[in-house]
Amino acid sequence: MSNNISGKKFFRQPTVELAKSLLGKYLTFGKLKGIIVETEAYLYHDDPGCHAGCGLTERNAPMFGPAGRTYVYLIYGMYHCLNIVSGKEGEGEAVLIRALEPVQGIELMQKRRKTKKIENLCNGPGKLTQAFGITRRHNNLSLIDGPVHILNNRAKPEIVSAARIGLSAGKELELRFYIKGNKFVSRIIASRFY
DNA sequence: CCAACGATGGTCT
DNA sequence: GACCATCGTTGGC
Repeated sequence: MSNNISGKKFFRQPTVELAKSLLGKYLTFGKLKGIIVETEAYLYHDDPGCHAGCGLTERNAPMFGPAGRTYVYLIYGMYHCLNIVSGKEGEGEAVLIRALEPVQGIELMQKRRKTKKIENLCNGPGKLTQAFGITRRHNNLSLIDGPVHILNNRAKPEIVSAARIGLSAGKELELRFYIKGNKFVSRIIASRFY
């Protein structure tokens, strides 16, 4: 028996729904495991912040493929970002995994991240790929058949939405989602909306 | 606590 | 040649 999310139906939810549904779920890679606590949605239509917005390129090609695969890219020449491809095939959409709460394999994460502090292991998109050892070699792999898995969890977290982080375009859209009060979220920015 | 800044290399124009 | 879906360090409070 496994609580691996089986079938592609889960990943075929609309991207924003998937971004929220992923919160509270487990992400595993080998013996490493964490709870997804922060995500961002990137949409094909009316989203200037999306990599796929300018059409198909060599880099963003996985985003245009079927939902339920990985899209890993290098950012700032040093860090990797892990996304889960979503949306319809032919329309480039994805969910960026921004932060995890470490659950298993913490010693290895500490070694790779060169810190003992649990809150600093996976509280950012570049940090969690470093802690997990995820690189572009893990780009465009199936989340059902491949090494990276999403596991079910009973938790029903309370979700906060906010503006996405680090963008020059599309930062006005509230497409960032995280678990309210969770201390492993990358950072908290006061909403512009009171 | 917080803001500023540099590292660093792939991707795209 | 410009632009990054980032992070760690530094230096100020």
